[in-house]
Amino acid sequence: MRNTRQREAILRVVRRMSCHPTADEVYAEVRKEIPCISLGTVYRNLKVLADTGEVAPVGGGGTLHRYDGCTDNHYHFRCDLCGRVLDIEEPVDTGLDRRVAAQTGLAIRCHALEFHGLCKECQTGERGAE
Amino acid sequence: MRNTRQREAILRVVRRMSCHPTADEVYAEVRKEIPCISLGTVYRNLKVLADTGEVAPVGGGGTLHRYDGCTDNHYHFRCDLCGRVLDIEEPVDTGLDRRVAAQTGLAIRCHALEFHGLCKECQTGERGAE
DNA sequence: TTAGGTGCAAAACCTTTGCCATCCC
DNA sequence: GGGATGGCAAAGGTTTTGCACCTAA
Repeated sequence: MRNTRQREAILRVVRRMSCHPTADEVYAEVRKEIPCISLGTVYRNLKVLADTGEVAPVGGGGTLHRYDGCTDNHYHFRCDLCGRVLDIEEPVDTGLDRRVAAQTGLAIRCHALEFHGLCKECQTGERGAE
Repeated sequence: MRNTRQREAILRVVRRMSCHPTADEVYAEVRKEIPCISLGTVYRNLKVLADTGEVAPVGGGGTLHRYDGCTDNHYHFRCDLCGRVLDIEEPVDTGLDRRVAAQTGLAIRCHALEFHGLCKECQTGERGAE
């Protein structure tokens, strides 16, 4: 894998943004640094970086794919109203994987847990939908 | 809400299919009964049925939206290779929601947990990708 | 030098929507 | 009858891809 200006900038941006950005949000941010970068390049590199484990795709709720610069296993919260994703500090229960694997015969690698509800801003009606 | 042939057939199909079908899979199945039904109708009704709680949207992994005829809260397993979704019988930990809500101040309504790994067929190399 | 990466634009894909005809209540 | 719903097709939004040019190693 070659190190290009574009790929480095994309990785740096995903790591810096704590909001679990979508491809489009990464694109907007990277353009501040490389104005002529193309959206296709952002998509291609997010996929490459996810494959090599340098960023983590955030599964779950929404239609848009989101990416996480923190590749440690941790849980997420997704606001049902504004769609934003937050990290949750609850410790990951790794015993659960082993227990369910033993029960089911499935080869379980990990699990993803996503809480749903309203974030603080949306509870007070400060923010609209995504 | 009016009961139409189409809506009844869609609900019946989602409940009967244990594979957590996508809109397209529901479409294919319903067409065996109502050949001239349109894909738009399937999408419209899946959304209506999800809003009224008669089917449950399955969040998580893939790009495609999947639906579950079983609206009880339960956990899922998604195969990383073939993409199929299976139900997991592990009891849902409802105390987790309360605990995290108390810690974070978020209004947590529920959580979704999805295990990842390889299903039995893909472990033995019987099946290709989705 | 050259395999891999970029930019651009078109294509592909899934989902939603507008419009008019149809059907349920 | 009248409003909700269906069929059809077009639009919409996101993601992928083909191709010619470029660039890091």
